Amino acid sequence: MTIDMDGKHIDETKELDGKDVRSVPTLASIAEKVGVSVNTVSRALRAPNTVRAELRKRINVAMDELNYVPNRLAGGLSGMRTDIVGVVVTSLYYSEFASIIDTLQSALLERDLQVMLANTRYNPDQEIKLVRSILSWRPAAVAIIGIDHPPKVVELLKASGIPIIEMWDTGGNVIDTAIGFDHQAVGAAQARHLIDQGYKKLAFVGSLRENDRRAQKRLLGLEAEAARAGIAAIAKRTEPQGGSPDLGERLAGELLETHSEIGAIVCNSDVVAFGVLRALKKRGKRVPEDIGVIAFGDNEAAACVTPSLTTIRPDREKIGRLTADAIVARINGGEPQTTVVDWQLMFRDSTRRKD
Amino acid sequence: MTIDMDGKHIDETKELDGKDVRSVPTLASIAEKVGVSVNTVSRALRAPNTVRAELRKRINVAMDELNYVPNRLAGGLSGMRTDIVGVVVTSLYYSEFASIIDTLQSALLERDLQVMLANTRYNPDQEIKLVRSILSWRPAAVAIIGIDHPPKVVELLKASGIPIIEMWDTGGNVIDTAIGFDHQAVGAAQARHLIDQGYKKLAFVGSLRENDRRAQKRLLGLEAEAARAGIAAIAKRTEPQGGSPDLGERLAGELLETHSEIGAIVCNSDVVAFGVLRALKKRGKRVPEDIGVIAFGDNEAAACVTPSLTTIRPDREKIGRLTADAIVARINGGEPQTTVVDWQLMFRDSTRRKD
DNA sequence: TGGCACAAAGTTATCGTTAACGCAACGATC
DNA sequence: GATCGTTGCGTTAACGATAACTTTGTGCCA
Repeated sequence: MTIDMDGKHIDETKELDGKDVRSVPTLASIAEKVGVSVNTVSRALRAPNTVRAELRKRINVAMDELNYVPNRLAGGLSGMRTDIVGVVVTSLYYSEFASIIDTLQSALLERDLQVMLANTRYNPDQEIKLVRSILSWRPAAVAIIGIDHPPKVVELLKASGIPIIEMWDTGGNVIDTAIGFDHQAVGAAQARHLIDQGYKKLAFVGSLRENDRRAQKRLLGLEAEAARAGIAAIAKRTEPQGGSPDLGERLAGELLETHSEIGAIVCNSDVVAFGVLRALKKRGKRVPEDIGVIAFGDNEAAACVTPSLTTIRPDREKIGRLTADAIVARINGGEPQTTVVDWQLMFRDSTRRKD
Repeated sequence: MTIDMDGKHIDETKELDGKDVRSVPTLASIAEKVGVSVNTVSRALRAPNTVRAELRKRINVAMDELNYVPNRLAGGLSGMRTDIVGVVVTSLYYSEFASIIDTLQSALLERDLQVMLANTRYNPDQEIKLVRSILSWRPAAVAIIGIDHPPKVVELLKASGIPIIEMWDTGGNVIDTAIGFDHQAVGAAQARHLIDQGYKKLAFVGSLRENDRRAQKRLLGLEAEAARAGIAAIAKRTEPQGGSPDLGERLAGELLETHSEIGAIVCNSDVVAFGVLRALKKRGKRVPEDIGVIAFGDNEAAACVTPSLTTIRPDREKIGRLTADAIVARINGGEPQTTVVDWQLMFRDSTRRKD
């Protein structure tokens, strides 16, 4: 190791013995290039006005030249906080939660928060694994679909000490903050609407997973409201697999074979209803005259099928936006609270009986 | 600070002066509780067979009791690698890429890789910002929609030195590995199909964003193939905003007012086509007899609208699965390669002329 | 001209984990 | 019984940033 006394070249041997000299630049690389300390470079990023304008400019140029990308592993570890928001959904197919994520992520982006996504696919073991995995990144907050989680998940989330926003459901034990709606009320509204339209014998069709508590609550609300109107028995045809038009078509077919007298069919989701409509058409059943169909979700195509589909429209964008707001508020010390978000019954042709 | 000479209690003041003593447990907490060194606890996690079974068990019990969640900021910083895969999409609405993400994330989960999601919404500045943000987490790989990116994005991704998988498109300059299909060929196939069905005057309708190169390529292919068949002029009605049934309905309406003689309408996406079908129905145009409609995407409802929609079905699940495979292969030292994935023309009623 | 405030930059400790290395205890080998 | 490889664990030094201090320089005022 040679030391040049004029101070220009102190030690260049490390340029030679390292195996991968041209590796990813660090704050130290920039500092060395500019000829300042590491901390000054760091300040030029985080607190620009504490660094002389001319020097700041040289630092920025150096960063740009070297294509410097900060290492947030180091930053997060040191600063004891990150800009990650964990988002846990139960499904991604068929727009169910896609637009929530879309709104949420872009609202968070404005606050420089980064989404880390996990999809449990309604599997509780995977939910535990994924929540643990997300927490291991020390996120600033976690947003998660539903308020019914495996006990371990609740324990982990509570122990994490960060804001937890539960989306899409309300009316139960909440960990911290919840933004959603009452699914039993949705089921009740479906029943009442059908009864108001004069439909008598109700049926329920769709995917009903063991761990989809929201779907179960809607069915519960449906049955309770039907019972109140004197309708005791509801024909049900469900399967644990994910909803799709094909599933709806098959289940509706099976239902019609076993139950000759059906007034209206409640579908767990719009995509299932699409298949149900197709099944009914094939069998010559007129909708809404012979059989009414109502669903849940308000898929983008719900108003475009024939007949157009009466369904429940949850305000997904509002949930996404309010969740982003709640995350920011909670991070800044706001109080936890539960917000109930509106939904609408979209009254369309599939239940519009021409009496 | 008192020092107890028998060695049992060296320093317990930190239990008293810290403000938040019962904070998140670390490896050190576990180590202290069990009475071993930090490294032994770390080994019990990463290389269990290097730790005595009995001791390992005690460590695991302690971890469970304290609800220990590893800090991967520290782990990643120290180990110089993470299990994060950055996923950059251009849109999340309307299932366009949701099922790719769904498949990709669950395939990655099996390899204990964690998805960090970003949605550019077709905004190049946001793409730069998001890519930089994702890279700052030092991901193991990045999967990104498209092969046409702002130069800065390409530069950043190349400089990162990690595997980059470009999805959904092929046939251009690829950074590293690409898995997709040729969009010009899709456009050509749409044109050929319509011409084969006897449609003469073609029109194009939909959302056409400045930065959606794929859509532009499809239109290019469409025009080239039409020209080859002697069809020079194609009536176009596009807008830069996102596609939706309402947009399709409006644009189709405007198109019909300005162009009286239209044979078939090519829609940029299925959701736009849903609105186009509605517009045509309202104006008494019969599909497919008077006007044919073909689209792109094969939305879940495409087979359920009336008439059922002829469209292009890209194999999203295959792209998701192959992308996961490619990521793992590239991480393990595999060679970059470009894979072309099949797509199908779903011939349905909206172009089935009963000649 | 000395003292003092303030701006601008450097020093040092720290975050929680992993990796490289060290070392003791033990059984196998010649 | 000296040597050696293994097993099982502890020590120490990174990793790349941030934050709390400390130091140095500069202008202003009495």
